[in-house]
Amino acid sequence: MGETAASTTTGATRGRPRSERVRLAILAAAADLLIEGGMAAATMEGIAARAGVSKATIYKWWPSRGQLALDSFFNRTKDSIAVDRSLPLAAALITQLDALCTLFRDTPSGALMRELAAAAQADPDVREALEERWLRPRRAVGRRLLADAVARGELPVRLDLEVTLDQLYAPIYHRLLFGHQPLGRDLPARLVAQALPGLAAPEPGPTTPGSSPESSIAATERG
Amino acid sequence: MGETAASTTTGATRGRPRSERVRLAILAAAADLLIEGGMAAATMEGIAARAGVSKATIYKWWPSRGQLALDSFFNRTKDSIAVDRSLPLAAALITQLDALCTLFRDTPSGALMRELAAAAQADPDVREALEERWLRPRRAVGRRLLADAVARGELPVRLDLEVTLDQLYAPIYHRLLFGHQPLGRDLPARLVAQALPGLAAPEPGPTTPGSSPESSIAATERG
Amino acid sequence: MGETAASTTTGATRGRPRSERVRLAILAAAADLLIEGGMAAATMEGIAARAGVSKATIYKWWPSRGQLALDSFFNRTKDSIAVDRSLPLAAALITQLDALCTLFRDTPSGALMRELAAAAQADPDVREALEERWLRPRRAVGRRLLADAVARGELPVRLDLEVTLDQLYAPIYHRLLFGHQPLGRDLPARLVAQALPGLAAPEPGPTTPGSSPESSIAATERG
Amino acid sequence: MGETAASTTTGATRGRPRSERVRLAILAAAADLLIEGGMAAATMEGIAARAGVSKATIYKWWPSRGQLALDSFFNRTKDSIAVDRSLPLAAALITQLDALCTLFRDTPSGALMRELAAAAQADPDVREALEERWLRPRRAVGRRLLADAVARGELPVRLDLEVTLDQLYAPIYHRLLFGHQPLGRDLPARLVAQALPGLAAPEPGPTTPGSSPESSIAATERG
DNA sequence: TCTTAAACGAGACGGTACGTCTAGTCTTCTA
DNA sequence: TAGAAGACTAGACGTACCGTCTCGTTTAAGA
Repeated sequence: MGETAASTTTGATRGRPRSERVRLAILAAAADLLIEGGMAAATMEGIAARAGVSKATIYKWWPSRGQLALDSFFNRTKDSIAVDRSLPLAAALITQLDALCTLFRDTPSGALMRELAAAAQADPDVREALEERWLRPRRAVGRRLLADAVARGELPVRLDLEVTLDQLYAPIYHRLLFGHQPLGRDLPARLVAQALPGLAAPEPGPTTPGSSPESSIAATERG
Repeated sequence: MGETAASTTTGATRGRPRSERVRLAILAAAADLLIEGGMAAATMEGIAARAGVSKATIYKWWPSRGQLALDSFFNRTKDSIAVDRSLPLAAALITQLDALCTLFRDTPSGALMRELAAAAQADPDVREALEERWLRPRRAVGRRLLADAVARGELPVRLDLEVTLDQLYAPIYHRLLFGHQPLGRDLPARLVAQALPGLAAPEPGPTTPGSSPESSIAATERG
Repeated sequence: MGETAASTTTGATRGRPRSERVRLAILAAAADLLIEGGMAAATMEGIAARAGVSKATIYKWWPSRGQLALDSFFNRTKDSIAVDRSLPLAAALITQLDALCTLFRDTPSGALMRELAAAAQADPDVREALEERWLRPRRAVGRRLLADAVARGELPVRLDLEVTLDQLYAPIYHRLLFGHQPLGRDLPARLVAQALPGLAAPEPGPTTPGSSPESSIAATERG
Repeated sequence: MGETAASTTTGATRGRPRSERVRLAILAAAADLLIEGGMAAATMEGIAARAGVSKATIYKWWPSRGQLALDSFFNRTKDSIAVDRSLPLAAALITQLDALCTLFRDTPSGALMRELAAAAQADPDVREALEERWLRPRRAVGRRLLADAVARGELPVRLDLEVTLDQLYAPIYHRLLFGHQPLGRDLPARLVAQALPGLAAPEPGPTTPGSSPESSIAATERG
């Protein structure tokens, strides 16, 4: 990956140094094309043309289209995963889940993530990078919040941590990828309420409560 | 889609009738290649060659590779979604989830589903067909089980149905697609136990209990 | 080679037949580009574009650029090598040599032959085809004329046939390729007169005598 | 051209002087690659790599690959063109022609000359340099020998000098380039005997007489 | 000794063309 | 009419060189 390779080149730069301008142009062009037309539109030739760059330069720094897509996604998505640990557990969780939902719903990152998830099915390197650089850090935040709450006695000791994390995050990706249900604004709060019923359902953080309350048993199948 | 197209050809077939042998050969070849090497290996030319069939014949009956992959998946996967409604709720749910997990873990259908999910991100028709013909029927079964339980008073009236369904099914797809956690044999039981804590955690149905109990709070990050 | 391949396909043509229109368009485009800018300009991509044809189609029928150049040369150059055997020997020889000189001097075939000779140095198949399909038939005509004359007693029995043939033909190619001397109109007559001095130097056939008489001992180094 | 450029740099050499080691390494690498695989193998990058030299250094001193090939040819080929003018005419001519034949037949210079001749068709500078630095000096020697003989009355006054020179030299290049006949050891003597029949055919100089006498009318087409 | 300017190695870069591959379409013959 | 065979267009693939460029380093003449 470009960034990794660049960082490993410690000192002793022999030859013409790598152009940062070029690197950014490639990442930007890739992201643009991915958003506009998905993987099908983001051909290496198209990216090279749009970035005003030679194809060979791209291949020199990225081994595959998937890896490039990955890098362009991370370059675009400045999504902070830091969480205010002074917040009550429910609010902290909802805040993080809402950031994810909003990112996927209201920015091009949703489309990018869909393409990346698709690319990950064909390219093990992409899958691994996606897990390590995207999924794992976010799960780590959630895991820490839950573990702290268990330690404080707010959650039962027998809590199934990994499964709970899946039940909080997976529905968001599931809806993004399959579209069987919308990524509604109230989804984060409902996910937390359903997964951790012992907690009082508090202020839903940044969500606008009451908007499109698809909730409760009345909700039926879409379509 | 092949099956649909065939069924609409009601009567009065003039000319040479469509060869069922050819249709099955195409579906089989597509499924084989998909399993062996994923979408990348399942080229139209490869499928035609393996099936001993002309490319034009394939294009005549299937509009795209994704659609063909979809058909070949359904042709392969004889996955009953019927559920014994006399079973206790938890057992019924676990049985269904376990069938899904086992299908993805122990048969080529897991690989096929990964490819289909990827294809769905690029082709709206595939996404829609996947939702309608695969996801929706399975969710309908689960929804019916939950609604019955609510009606019987086993579950609270305020149960968030759609979110609960996501929390039962989504983790399975999430783990299949991103591989951050294994599709363990105890996963269905844990999903149900965590999502519906009010229920007694009963015999886990067909799962072998106690095998690799990654469960409870002790479980930490993989890798 | 295209023509060869086409002719071997005797009967039983299954599938779509090869398009003659396409074949000719490719040969014409190749010849045009070769004449305009030589081998450097006659790229496969350029030929395909100019012919309105896909690159794959070209590669299907011609194994290399050299082979294609060769075919396009033969397609362009309808140069009859038949000779009127009732003519006196000197006239017959001069007629043939003059046809070659004129072809190289006054038509694009001269430029084409230069490119082909160059290509032959890199591609043994081109060299062989050039020898068999171009050089050999022409030498065969000259050899027959000389052998007949020997049989009639017009030429000495000890005549060194192959060397004489080289001395008649080689200077023309030498001047074409290296340009150290022009391909003058009187060159054929002078070649014959010098190589076969026993013959009376008769009417020089189609040449215009007296034009640019670079001849005799007075001629000195060019430039 | 390298040597020319170096010699024109008269005095006042400020800065680091040009490295002779580098110049020779480049010429050697170019010649090696040309001999091994022709122009196709002698890429600028390959030459630079083999010579342990930067591409920019090559481009600094040679304008094109053809020019470099030319220089490397002259650097390799230490072919004396001096002739013992005390020898009889036929012997002197044969000696010179035999040197050329032997050079082309028994040393890598034959392969180099083929590549150069090919390069000359595409690059006018190469063609001109080849003519001036290689062909012209050799023809000048032959011309001087013939002119002397005419002055001494050994050859007729009406001798067509330029055509005779072509008939002596051209067949050698013709056979080298097109391979329709071998560059036999007896070729020089036969060329002289056929082109200048008035002379007594003397000792063939350095040739081994009697070896493979492909000569006289019995010789027929090869292959 | 120090300065200075060119030579040089390394290698990034925009290009162009390569030869291959697959997607789809079209054309002809056969069953 | 279905289907096989296969010619064809379109265009992306990943590679190889091209010739140019920007660096940092080296080398010897001149100050």
